[in-house]
Parts: sequence; structure tokens; C-alpha cells
Amino acid sequence: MPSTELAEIKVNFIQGLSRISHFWGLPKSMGAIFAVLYLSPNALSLDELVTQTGFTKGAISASVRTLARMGLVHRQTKLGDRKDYYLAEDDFYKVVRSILKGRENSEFDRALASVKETLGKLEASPTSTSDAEEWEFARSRVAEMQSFFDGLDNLVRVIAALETMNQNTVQKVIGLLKK
Amino acid sequence: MPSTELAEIKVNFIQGLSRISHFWGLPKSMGAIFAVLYLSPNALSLDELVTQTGFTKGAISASVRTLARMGLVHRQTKLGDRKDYYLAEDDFYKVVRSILKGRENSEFDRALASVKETLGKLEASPTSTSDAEEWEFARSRVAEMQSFFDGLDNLVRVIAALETMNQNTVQKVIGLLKK
DNA sequence: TATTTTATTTAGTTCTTACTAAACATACAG
DNA sequence: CTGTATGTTTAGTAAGAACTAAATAAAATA
Repeated sequence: MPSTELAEIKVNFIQGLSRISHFWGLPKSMGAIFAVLYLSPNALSLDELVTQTGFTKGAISASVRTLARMGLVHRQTKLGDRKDYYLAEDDFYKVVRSILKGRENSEFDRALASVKETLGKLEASPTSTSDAEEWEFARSRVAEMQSFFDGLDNLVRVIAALETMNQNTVQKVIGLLKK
Repeated sequence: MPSTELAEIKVNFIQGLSRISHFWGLPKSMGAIFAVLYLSPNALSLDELVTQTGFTKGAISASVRTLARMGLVHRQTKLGDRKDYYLAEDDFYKVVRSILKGRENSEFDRALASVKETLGKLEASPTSTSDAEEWEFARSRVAEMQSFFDGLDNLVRVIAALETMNQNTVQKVIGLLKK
């Protein structure tokens, strides 16, 4: 029984990462591009990505840019060559930190700010209305939510600021959680 | 200067959670429903959710079900009353565990399984082809990715299995990470 | 059994977005 | 200066998903 062809395995892998990408609400092309680069020993040009993924130049151009912004791929330029070449980042822990770091100014933080704003309004107690008890209930609930978000935010900030992060880091955390 | 009306503050809060919900790729209605329930001292019926969120019954019915599956809200039934009543979960750490626990059988895990499958094929070394070096490169890369995913999976499993989880848990992790 | 109240399902609409194809911009080569 | 290679932008398309409105189901009461 002959072993499966490498090309066939690659296609399977590309489809797998495309599905993961889609699952996280990202374009499938991003997963496909990263998969191709991740399996390639050398940097690939945009046109090579076009042929190996089947997407068009426009799609590749857009997706590869956001991939670079996330730190998942890196642009390279060879001197005497006008093409751009792309390389996959293989340190996933670095990618995690990069993504967590790049969360500033995002739509997510603006939404969180709106929650914080709500809390501010609720803490400016009402002069004296009939719904004082409901007001107080809402205030305590939103305060609780705010404190949860703050905890998460601190955690994210600490992770983003880590100088090194690797398998061992995760193992240590697991050890701590297992008490 | 009169303090802002409670109703007005609620609307603001609902919009905030709707945006967060949308940010995470979930229906806006889910954020709105949870916001209404979270600010309500007593359980609310489906029709009350319809009036307070402005969505139709169909939308509420669907969204509230997935919210319940995620552990973010709880169904209640009062005896002698045919209506269902819904209550917000206020322990967010419990929600986190619930969500992490319920990840089995998901599309995500099927995609991860496909990656694992790829690794299996690559480890069944090729008989002896010309692309032996590229094969080996792909194998080592996919193995590295697999080990990263396994680390995450272990972490998730441990978190999901925690008997208790709260602010203090997060603080301890932060302390560990800060070395 | 018929009627009323509730929840779910379904068909259809709207809106978003990933993607394609092609035009455009830019920079180097001759 | 003209032509060629590369990357980006844009206009249009197709697919998916959230939502609405209405039909259907289910269950209790009369």
C-alpha cells in the first residue's frame, strides 16, 4: 500500500486550517494562505500563493496583509527582486502575545468602554426616584461585570507583556490550577 | 442637573452588550437578551424579552436557546404557568467553564482532528520519494503545531474541570506569570 | 372537542462580507 | 520614454446569516 502523496496531504491540511479560520470568523483564505506558508521551507511570492491556494491576487493581497498585521506571517524582500515574499511565523506563543497586544483601539474595547460608562452613570446615584431598589440592583450587577472584565483585561495585559512564553509557561499555569 | 433615567441607561447597556456579542461573531440579539435579563431582578418571559429588546419571538426563541446551551441564561418554569421564564447567570467564571466544557463535538474540534489526521499521515513515512526533505519539514512543522494545540487543549480541560474559579484564581495566575 | 396561550419552525428578506475580475498604480528594464 | 512585472484598489457577485412575519405545533382550559 503506497503512502499518501505529499501534495494530497497538503491539500488536506490546507482545508483543515481553512475551516479553523472560518470557525473563528475569519476568511477561509487566511487559513489557506497560512497553511501553505507554514508547510513551505522557503518564503513564497504572492503569485505562488495564488497558484497554491486557488484564490485570486486581490484576495491574497488583502488576507496576507491582515495575517502580517496579526504577526502570523512576515514579509520579506529579496534585493534585486521586486516581488514580496512571505514566511509563516512558527512560534505560536509569539503570535498569541502579538494578537493580545494588538487589541488596542479595537471595536471590542469600545464596547467595553460603553459598559464602563454605564457603570459610571449608575454610580452617580439618582436624586431620589421611585425605582431606587431596581437602580441599586442594576448598579451592583454592572459593577460585578465590570470587575470580571477588569480581571480578564489584567490577565491579557500580563500575557501580552511576557518576555517569553512557551509550552513550559502553559505547563506551569496548569500546575497551579490543579492546585 | 437631573441624573440620567434608568431606562435610558439600560438601553445604553443593552447596546453595549449587543456590540460585544456582534464582535464575537454572535447574533446581536443574544447580547441584547442577556443584557435585559442581567439587569432584571426577576426572571422574564419570552414575551417580556420581545418587548424589552424589540426583536421578534422567533429571534428571541432561537437566541435564548443557544444562550441557555452556553450556560449564560437559565430556564425557569413556574407551576401553574405555561410560560417559560429566563434568568441571567451572574457567575461569569462559571460561564467560562461551561463554555469551555461544551466544546466537544464542535466544528472546531473536527477541524483540529483534521490537523491531527494530517500529522498521522506525515508520520507514516513515505516509502522513499524524491521529496523526502520537504516531507520531513512538513512533518516537523505539523508536529509543532499539534503540540501547541495539545497544550491549549490541556489548559482548557483543566479550566473546565476546576471545582471553583473566581477572581482569586485569575489573580494567582497573574502572579505566577509575573514570575 | 374547540379555543386560547405559549413556543418553535419555516419561508422569505435584508444585510454583510468574502471573493472574483478587471482596472489602476507603481516601479523597474529596456 | 515605453513596456513589463508586481501589488493594490474597486465594482460587482454570490453566499451566508440574522432577522421578520406567519404558519405550525403543543398543551392547557373551557
